[in-house]
Amino acid sequence: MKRKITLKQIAKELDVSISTVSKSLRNSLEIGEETRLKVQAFAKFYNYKPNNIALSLKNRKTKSIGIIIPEIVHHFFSTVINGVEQVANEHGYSVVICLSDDSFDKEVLNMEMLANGSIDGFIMSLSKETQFKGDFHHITEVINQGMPVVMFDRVTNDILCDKVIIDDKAAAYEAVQSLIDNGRKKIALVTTVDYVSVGKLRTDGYEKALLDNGIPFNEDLIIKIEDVDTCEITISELLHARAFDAVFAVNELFAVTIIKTASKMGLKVPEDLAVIAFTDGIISKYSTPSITTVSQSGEKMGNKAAKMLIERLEAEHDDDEEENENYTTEVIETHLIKRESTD
Amino acid sequence: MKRKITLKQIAKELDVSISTVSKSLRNSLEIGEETRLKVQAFAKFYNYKPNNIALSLKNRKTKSIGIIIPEIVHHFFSTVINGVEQVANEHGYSVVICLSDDSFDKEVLNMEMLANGSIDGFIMSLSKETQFKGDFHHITEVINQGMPVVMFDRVTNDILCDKVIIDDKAAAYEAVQSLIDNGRKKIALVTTVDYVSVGKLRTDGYEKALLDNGIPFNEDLIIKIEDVDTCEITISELLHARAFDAVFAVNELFAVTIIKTASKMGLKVPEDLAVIAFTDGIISKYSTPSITTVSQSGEKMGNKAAKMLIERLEAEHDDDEEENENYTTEVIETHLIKRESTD
DNA sequence: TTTCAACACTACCACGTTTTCGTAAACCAA
DNA sequence: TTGGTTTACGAAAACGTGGTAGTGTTGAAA
Repeated sequence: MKRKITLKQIAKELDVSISTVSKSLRNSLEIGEETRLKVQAFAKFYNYKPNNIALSLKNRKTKSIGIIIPEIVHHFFSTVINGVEQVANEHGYSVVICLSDDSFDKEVLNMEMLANGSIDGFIMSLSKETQFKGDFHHITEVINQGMPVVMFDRVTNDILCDKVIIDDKAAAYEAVQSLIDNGRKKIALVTTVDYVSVGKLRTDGYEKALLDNGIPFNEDLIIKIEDVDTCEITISELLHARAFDAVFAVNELFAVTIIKTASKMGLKVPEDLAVIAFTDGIISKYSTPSITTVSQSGEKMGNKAAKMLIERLEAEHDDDEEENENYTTEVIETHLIKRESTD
Repeated sequence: MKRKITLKQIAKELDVSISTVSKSLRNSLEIGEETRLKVQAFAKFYNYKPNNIALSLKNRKTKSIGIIIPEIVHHFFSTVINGVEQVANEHGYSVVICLSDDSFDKEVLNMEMLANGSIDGFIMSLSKETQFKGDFHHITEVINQGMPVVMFDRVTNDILCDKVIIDDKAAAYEAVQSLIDNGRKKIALVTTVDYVSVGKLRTDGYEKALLDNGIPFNEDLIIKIEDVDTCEITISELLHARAFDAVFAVNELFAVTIIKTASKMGLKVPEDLAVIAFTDGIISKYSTPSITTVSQSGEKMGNKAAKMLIERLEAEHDDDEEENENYTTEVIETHLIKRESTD
């Protein structure tokens, strides 16, 4: 059990000063070649690596970025992390992850914990509870301390910062339009409760597509689901009544549940019921029938978010506090992936 | 943009020494009540929080643990992270994640990066390439530096450390036995290439179950798949030949592909073909028919791994270097989740 | 002999904490 | 007054770096 070697130990061993060792390793010309090579050889032999913590303290930057997301066991969020990690790694950053579990308190706690020197900047997606409460003081605070924040997917207009989103409204519009193009008239929207920002936007797109096509907007065809488990009952009732011939589901879990329910009732997908889901995940791909989805590339969002954050971090290097806070909101394009659940 | 306040700034502002401030905040009795309260009030007002980096440097512990896994967009691994995060958070640790992308080099790089002071200990699952090469020097090195490592799922006997695994052999045995109990005679095994440790063990369990039931072990029924995309062709050929009436697939991706292929050919699952998969993920649950799986609770593994690691970290607190390295290997129980793909 | 530069290295500070040790002032007893 | 004990605080070291600013020696040019 040999602890990691430090500059001090090398200095002592070679009987030179710490600064000499430091400079030798950074190939400073101040140090004579003989000493320099001796030190380098010694350091290499003992596999010297500068201590990250000490560097962080000294440089006031940790070279790591914090991610705060509602949950990780979720295809979309894991792809985002993947995307962030790729870019972060390329730039020598590591990634610290905290989960809010969709709880406001955990989100605040985790942010405070990380903001205290552990990371250089945040990439985050708001928890449901935070969106519901509309309380963003923890984020404002972090930003006020000069720590850059990039929000993605679940964002809010109440905070000024860089953002990466998809055009939820336009994407929903496109999906619904494609259903209409296929001759569907009674299109249901299966969505979540309203306070989740994206849910609202997708509803807007749905409504607009209907109206633009002269189809009356029927409140009864909007099914708001808080818990997936209760979904099945509601759906089957409506299906029995043959209230709709197509569904636009706001996520793939809803979509697959609907398909299963319909199949049990002897309805055929897509003949009797066409289904499109938001968020392209594995379920859609491997479900039977496979589900047409509006792709939402988490990886691209992660890439972009990381790029924006790192750019801001490196720019800050000019410590003259220029404060040119020209925040941008990046919109990631989506497209429809047609599969078996639509014709 | 007010930077975070430091002890030094508080000291200057209140015209006392840094030590006085530090002690006041820790409620030391050395400091008179008046001063103490004054400092505390001031600190509270400016929302003082000790800087984590400085604390880490001083205490030589970072209160964060590193996770290295092959990939994150994978249900099993995300559940493990989830499990680790829960326990870590409870104990005031944060979680740093690095992805190896199943690459040896990235695994080494990431470990070196984190080992340099950024974290107190590792939780990891080996990359395919590492298992293939059998080169574990980076892990040995980290352990020699006195940094505890807990390995899970993809482990190796070449490294002495705490481990969390499932009894792959027994679990596979159980699955195959249940197929046999249902009257299946020609059971195929769809698995990965051999160097992935778990693949080998599952094959062993499969073989043993067959032999114990007097069923001849037929090499032709073992289908090794390196790439999921080529899977379909191989499978369909064998299905045409009606070479088997049941399949034990080593992961759910293989299983769902097999079911889809069979369905296309007009075969019914489970009547014509029973399917069991390893690893309980979302695909199995939402596939049609849903797939019987051997559950492998990633969350429990993560919980356990985190507990083991943290226990070791806190125990090390007694710096008398006792070195009682009684490493243990924890086995997480599995059980069969019966669904529609078997009768 | 003086002056100057090059050389080869060391001292010191800062980063933000915690902690050990020290000490001045006040109080008390003798 | 002396000696001792509190009380209340401060100085400084330590954790591991890296950069700036010296410092002392040597040799050579003036």
